[in-house]
Amino acid sequence: MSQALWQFKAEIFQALGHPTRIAIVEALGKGEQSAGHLIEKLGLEQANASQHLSVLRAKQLVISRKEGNQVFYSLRDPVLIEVLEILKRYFYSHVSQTMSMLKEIRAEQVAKK
Amino acid sequence: MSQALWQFKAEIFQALGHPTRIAIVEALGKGEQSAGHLIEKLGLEQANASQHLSVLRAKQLVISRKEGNQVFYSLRDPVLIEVLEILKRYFYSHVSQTMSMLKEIRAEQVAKK
DNA sequence: TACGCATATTCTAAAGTTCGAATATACTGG
DNA sequence: CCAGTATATTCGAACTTTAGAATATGCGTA
Repeated sequence: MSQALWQFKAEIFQALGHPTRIAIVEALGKGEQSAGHLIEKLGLEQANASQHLSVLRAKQLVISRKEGNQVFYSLRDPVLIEVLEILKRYFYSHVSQTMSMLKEIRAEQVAKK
Repeated sequence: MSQALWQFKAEIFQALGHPTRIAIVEALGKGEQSAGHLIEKLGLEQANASQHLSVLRAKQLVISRKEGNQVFYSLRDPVLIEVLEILKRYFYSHVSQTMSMLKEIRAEQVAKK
């Protein structure tokens, strides 16, 4: 059984393993939003946003509801927000050690440009 | 700020986004273990295990301590176990909806062989 | 029906991840 | 110093993920 559970958990983490998808999930934590609204709020490319939403849908982290022209997304289970909150605390409780990591991340990003 | 925080969270989720690494973290939840012990317990290839441990180390989810010949690993913060526990509950509270997902995963794996 | 808007899908190239095999490092006991 | 054990790193091939461009679908309204 463990095997399946590991796989399941890994799939969820992987689905959350992209900054844009984190941003989407956090935005949805404040309530249901249309795809268009998310795109505007987060400044995303339409196609790209749609792809990320499709990942979240495939892993069933979000639910979509069609209303006329638009598609409204919401979190399937607010427990996700709980998890993100825990990580925020984790982040702050290790700030100093984390900072060097963030600096590295930024340095890499700059280096790429 | 959000940007960096999203990136940071995404990095952590990604580090957890592999079944083997989940298994390692869960094993470490029961206390410090040597690399060799983990390898044996989880039935991993030595090099593969070492690579996964290196990912966890890079994201600072685990701490390593050298003792003579061996390297002992432990979780940097037990909050990770808390997150995994939450996900276990999540898993069971959506079992029926999840089952079809797991079946698909297995079907894909079979299809690949 | 035809148009326009919102969203999804498909495609391609680039980048990143994974595995196992081979090799390297580093410590211990003889 | 040598051999043996424990762990890490490097390499290449297969696979996956990503972004953006182009295209498709689906709905509402004229």
